[in-house]
Amino acid sequence: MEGYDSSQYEKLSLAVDLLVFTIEDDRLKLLMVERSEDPFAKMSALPGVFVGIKETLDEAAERGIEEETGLKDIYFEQLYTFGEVDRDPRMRIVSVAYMALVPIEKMNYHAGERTLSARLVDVEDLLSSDTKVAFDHKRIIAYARQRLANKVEYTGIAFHLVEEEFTLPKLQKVYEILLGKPLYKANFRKKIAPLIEETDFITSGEAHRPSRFYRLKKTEE
Amino acid sequence: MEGYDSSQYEKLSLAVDLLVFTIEDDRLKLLMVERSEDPFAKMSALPGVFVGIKETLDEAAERGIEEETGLKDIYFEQLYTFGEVDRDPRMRIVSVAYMALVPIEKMNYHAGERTLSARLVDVEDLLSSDTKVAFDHKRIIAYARQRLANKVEYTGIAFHLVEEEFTLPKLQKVYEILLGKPLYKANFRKKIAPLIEETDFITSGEAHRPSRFYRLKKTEE
DNA sequence: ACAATAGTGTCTGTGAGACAGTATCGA
DNA sequence: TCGATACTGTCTCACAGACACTATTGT
Repeated sequence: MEGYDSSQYEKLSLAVDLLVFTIEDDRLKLLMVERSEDPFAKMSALPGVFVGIKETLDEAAERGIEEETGLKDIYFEQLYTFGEVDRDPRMRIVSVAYMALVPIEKMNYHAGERTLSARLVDVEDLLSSDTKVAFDHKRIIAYARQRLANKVEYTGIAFHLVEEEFTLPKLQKVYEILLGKPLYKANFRKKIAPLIEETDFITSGEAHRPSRFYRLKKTEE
Repeated sequence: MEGYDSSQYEKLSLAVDLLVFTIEDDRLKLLMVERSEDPFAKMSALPGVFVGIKETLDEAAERGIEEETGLKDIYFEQLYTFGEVDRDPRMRIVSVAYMALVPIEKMNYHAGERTLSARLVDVEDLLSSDTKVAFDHKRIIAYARQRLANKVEYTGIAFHLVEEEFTLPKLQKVYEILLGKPLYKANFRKKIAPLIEETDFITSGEAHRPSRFYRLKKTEE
């Protein structure tokens, strides 16, 4: 701990790995990059950055998110820190995983400087198949997926996956995707009713009854 | 991230800070050490160790716990990683906080090599007073206290604060301390009944009705 | 017998789950 | 009018909260 003279210990590299989730076509998707360099060249990996010596972890995460997506001010939280010795075959790198959520309408991404491409991958498909993923990133994704499912139940985290103004059918779909099961409309609405407030807008142009837009009540998060 | 040549980044020191909780005299207590060196000499601090270059985070936490308490095989989990730039006034140290729980009957501790003493401090007293604590450790303690309260409600984490065989009044007390409020006996028992199983033992020697010992059912954690 | 704590029975209210019914749009 | 989706009313059941009652020890 801090009383030690730390110079007797070798220092190590600290990185932040980013899990940027969104919902597209009624599926949970995750932003991944294709690696251009070995190890794991041409394989999918999580985007990430090294933590600068004068940068907090949150700042590094924000910087990484902005580099990959151009987005600022999106929701993110620290997930867990992965510190296996041989995570990276080249050297010791400890990685702090951060999870970010962004509604698909705001989503944006592009290949980074050291990656061939960036794309949204279907999370359930990835986890249930035996697709190889670089480093220990598959495990990290599985961990994040789990956490996301848990937090949906007792927090308002799902609201970060829809725009500020949303319809209840859309929001319900988000809950269903994260929970992996269908919900009853009436019960769902009763449950979230205290968290939201009506707007004056409704959908239009579709061949069925329009739905009202709501927004999150101020008293939350 | 991992595609980078990390040598362009300065490396930093990574530590593990330990929060060893126990319950003594019906109060939540935390193991803290008194610092022998500056900065923060003579102040209370969390025990901790630096993470070795060939050591996982969990291994470092286990090693630290054993150094401070002599205990192995006690419950612990990673809490959160604190990475403010100026946490330590001397140099950049990122710290992964781990929380450990141990029943008071097994508890044991002694001053470390670079500390004056070790002791159990009352967590509520510490947090509600304006006692100074070294580094950002007070914040870490507050965070852990919060997490502990949350996890009591939806996990069996409280079982780690009692011995393998425990009476229900004792267990209830633990819940009450962690939750910060009294519980009804009857309701408490109904709630945890599915998690436990009877033993053949009961308390004796006290001037009132004896209570039965229970143990955790195998199907848990 | 009494003090003290262990342990149980049961009423009530709240909220999740389930399902059926009504409402409102475009075509 | 019809297909399709939005939205609501209500029954049931499980479970948490609250409280009163019974049980068993040592003194």
